[in-house]
Amino acid sequence: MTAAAIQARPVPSPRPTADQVREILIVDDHPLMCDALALTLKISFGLKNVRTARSLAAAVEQIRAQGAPDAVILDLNLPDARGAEGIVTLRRQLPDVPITMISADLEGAMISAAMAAGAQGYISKSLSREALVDSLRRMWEGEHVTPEGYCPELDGAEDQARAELARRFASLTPQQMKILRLICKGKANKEISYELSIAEATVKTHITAIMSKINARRRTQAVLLANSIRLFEAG
Amino acid sequence: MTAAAIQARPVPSPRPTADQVREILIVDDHPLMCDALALTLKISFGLKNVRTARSLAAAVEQIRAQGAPDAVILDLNLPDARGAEGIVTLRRQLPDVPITMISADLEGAMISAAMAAGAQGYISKSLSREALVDSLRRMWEGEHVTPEGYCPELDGAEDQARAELARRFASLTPQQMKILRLICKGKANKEISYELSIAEATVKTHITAIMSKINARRRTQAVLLANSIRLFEAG
DNA sequence: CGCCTGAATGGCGGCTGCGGTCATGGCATT
DNA sequence: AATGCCATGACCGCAGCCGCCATTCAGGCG
Repeated sequence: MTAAAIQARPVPSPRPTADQVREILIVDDHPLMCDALALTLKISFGLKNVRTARSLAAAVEQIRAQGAPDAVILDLNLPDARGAEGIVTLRRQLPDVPITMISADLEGAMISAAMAAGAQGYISKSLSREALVDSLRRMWEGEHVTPEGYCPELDGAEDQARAELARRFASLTPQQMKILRLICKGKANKEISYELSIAEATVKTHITAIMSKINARRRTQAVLLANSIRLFEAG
Repeated sequence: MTAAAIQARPVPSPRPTADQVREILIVDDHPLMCDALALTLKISFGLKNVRTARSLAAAVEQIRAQGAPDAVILDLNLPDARGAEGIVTLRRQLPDVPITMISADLEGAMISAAMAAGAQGYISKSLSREALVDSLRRMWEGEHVTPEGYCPELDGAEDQARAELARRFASLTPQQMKILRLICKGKANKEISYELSIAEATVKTHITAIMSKINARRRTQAVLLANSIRLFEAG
């Protein structure tokens, strides 16, 4: 559940409400996305003052010149600020303004980094207008909003799985490794037996052992697993 | 047939010009991006008929129901078609319609894959409106347009082989494509038959047809070939 | 030291079932 | 009528699992 992802952070400044958001700043280097967001916000929230900036530097400068907006929507990938850097920078200038991250990338680690850096929420560019508007309203009322599938504990799980997988591959004997390499080149057992000058039956037993070690059932799965950790580059 | 890979592709249909593009189809699952693109096209080209679809399946269905558009703009990452699959599928239905890929990802290999699969061009979501409009106009006049930094010779002759390969994949029927996708996920024939609610025997014949078309003998080779042109990106 | 033992690796053939080919037929579009 | 796509069952070879054997190396023990 996305709700209560981060419970009741004690906001020291006056608690904002969606009604109090009158001026907003969109920081995005995609002109089209910028326009689309601005248009949607104008229509859905009746906002008149939608400012835009195409880079982090431009945003900082604009805030100094024109003052602080009531909310910020920040693209994750800016030409001069990839990742969480944008949040950190803007929060220095605007400690009490909710900053919403928006990105096409839903990778868990990225979301975690953004939230940890102090974002009010993280939304996907793939959201429907309704869901987007709803998410923004909730954020502007103080809620921390993260995408559906996001589970903070899941973060390093992928890396862990990869490390575990690499460990399994490391347990292969030299002969097994040779055979696996040939499998990953699309060779048949008979071809492998010829190349290694052993009987086909022997190849099969090795393959059975390999499968068991890397936890695969079909040889195609073995190929996929090997490729997933780039075991044999090129080929 | 294999020669003359890309350059001077003898388009049998009337050579298109930007003026002749009256109806366009945008395939993108990002509602905001969809709107923004549609709006930009209406303004810049004076187009009235801008159709949209939020998935590859929806696009295919819409084309059958409403007829072929004069041009297509296709997002690289759709919920039901990551990678080059979208181009391949649409080119089956619309062999003479220019298909423009649009993506935030500018990785060279991805661009190569898209172009090899028969895209008319590849543009970044980060482009300014002016550059975007210009790129589209050039594409609709027959030019193959790729992003600035992209250097096709980087791959050299491999590109030709890829184009040929992509053409072979393009000849797969929808059902065959479904089955190939499942093969590339490591599924067994029996599992595939269950997921598609058909007999295992049917799966096998489809696979035989696939193998024949893409010139593979073993199913592992089919997986490798599909991965080599990034047919199904990630699982 | 010699001997046994046990674990690890490489190697073999048989059996079952899946993978891949073939011939065939239904159904739609042309 | 012809073509293309989908579906099916029968047939055959290979893929994958089993039990078994040979060689090597490390250690325990009379």
